[in-house]
Amino acid sequence: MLRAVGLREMKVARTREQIVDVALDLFLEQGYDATTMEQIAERAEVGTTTLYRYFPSKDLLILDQFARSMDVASRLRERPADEPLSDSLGAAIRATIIDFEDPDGRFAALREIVDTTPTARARLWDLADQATDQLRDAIAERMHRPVDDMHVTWTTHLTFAVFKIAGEAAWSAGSTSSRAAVVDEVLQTLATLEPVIPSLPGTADRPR
Amino acid sequence: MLRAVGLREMKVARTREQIVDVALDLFLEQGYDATTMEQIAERAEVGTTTLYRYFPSKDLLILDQFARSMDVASRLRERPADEPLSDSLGAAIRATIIDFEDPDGRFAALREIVDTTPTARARLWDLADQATDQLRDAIAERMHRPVDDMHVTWTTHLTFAVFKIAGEAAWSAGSTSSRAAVVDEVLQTLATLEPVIPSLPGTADRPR
DNA sequence: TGTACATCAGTGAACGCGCGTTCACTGATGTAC
DNA sequence: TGTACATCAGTGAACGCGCGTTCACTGATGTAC
Repeated sequence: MLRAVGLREMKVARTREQIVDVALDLFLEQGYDATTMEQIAERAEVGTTTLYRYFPSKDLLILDQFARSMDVASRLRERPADEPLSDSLGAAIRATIIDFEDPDGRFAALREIVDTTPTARARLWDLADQATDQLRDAIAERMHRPVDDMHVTWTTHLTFAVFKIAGEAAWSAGSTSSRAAVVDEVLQTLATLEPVIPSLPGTADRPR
Repeated sequence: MLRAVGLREMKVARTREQIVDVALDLFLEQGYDATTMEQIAERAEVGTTTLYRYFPSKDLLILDQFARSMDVASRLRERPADEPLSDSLGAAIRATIIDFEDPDGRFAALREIVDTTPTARARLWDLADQATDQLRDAIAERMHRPVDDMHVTWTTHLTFAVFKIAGEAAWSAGSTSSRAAVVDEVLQTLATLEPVIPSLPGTADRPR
């Protein structure tokens, strides 16, 4: 049965947006710690109870934005299965960073705040870890290997390392267009470098 | 002037140890969140004020143990400067993981707790990030390059990735001796794998 | 199209809780002479 | 070796604070007939 989107559903979405909008404004104005849930509730014109109906904690209220910005796994799944894996990974990283919409630079400002707020920053790492787990699953699929396979683990870590390097460089760059250029440059530079990989002394450069 | 270690100094050390000991006991008994600073103070037979004189926050009280367990940088500095870098890195990782004393398995148990406690786990990531920064400095020194050099960054990320993989495998293994075997195996396995490094599509495998 | 009932977003006041701080203080250890 | 003073670890009671929860409730939207 075809049904128009319900009024209730729309209201829910609007309330949620309203809360996030107001919260980010306040965080940017006053900082994360100085902003209380009561303030957010007040300016968003909802009860504090409502706040907690949408977001189980203050951390998640701010980090909600970041989950999408680290979702390399989804981008990887979008790539054709017959593409070389390293290309797929590069493309996924590129897409995750570049396609992220941030027209008014609010997200970039938010990153700044999270970076300088111990509580929030710590949680962000945790979020990154979850994103890594998802990436691991996607890579395992592509490699047709189990998720605890060492090659899968290794590739996952390598990919996330590249993602972090490229992401950091790109987000300190500013506009979307320059972000693209920065990411490409990082990927290209890394490709030219001989990777120095820790090895067991006495076994390196020896015939197996 | 040669001076015996002062009595005051000794007492301070004893108090500090006492606090940490009691705190870990309580964390292991009841879990992190369920343990209050008041309980710790009470059982350690000090005032709550004293607690905060030694540890600025509950997080740091538990994470104090972990800083040493992730200090790859110091181990790297101990290696001879003429050793191949990848060997030095491998040896540093190996030493950091294997030489860590944990005779009664308390540290391993603590890891378990931190891993399952969102607040503490999140902080641990932050600590890991600081350790990475120090590692970066040590690597920059060894490479005779600036800390923001891309090759330094890349090597740092690679090393920390290997450290994480090896560490995770080793700490779930149990005793010190098996830890050594596990670390060696991981390092050896990684050496045999062809690294899959994300690359810009269209530039891979082409002559430069 | 209308009526009766079910669902569910939102309310708001009140509260438990534990972290971390403040403050004026004591008494042991260290040091100068 | 003894005395006078300085330093500093530790005290303990009291408190501010904001997060997150609880509860019994209202009223708008959705649905069954």
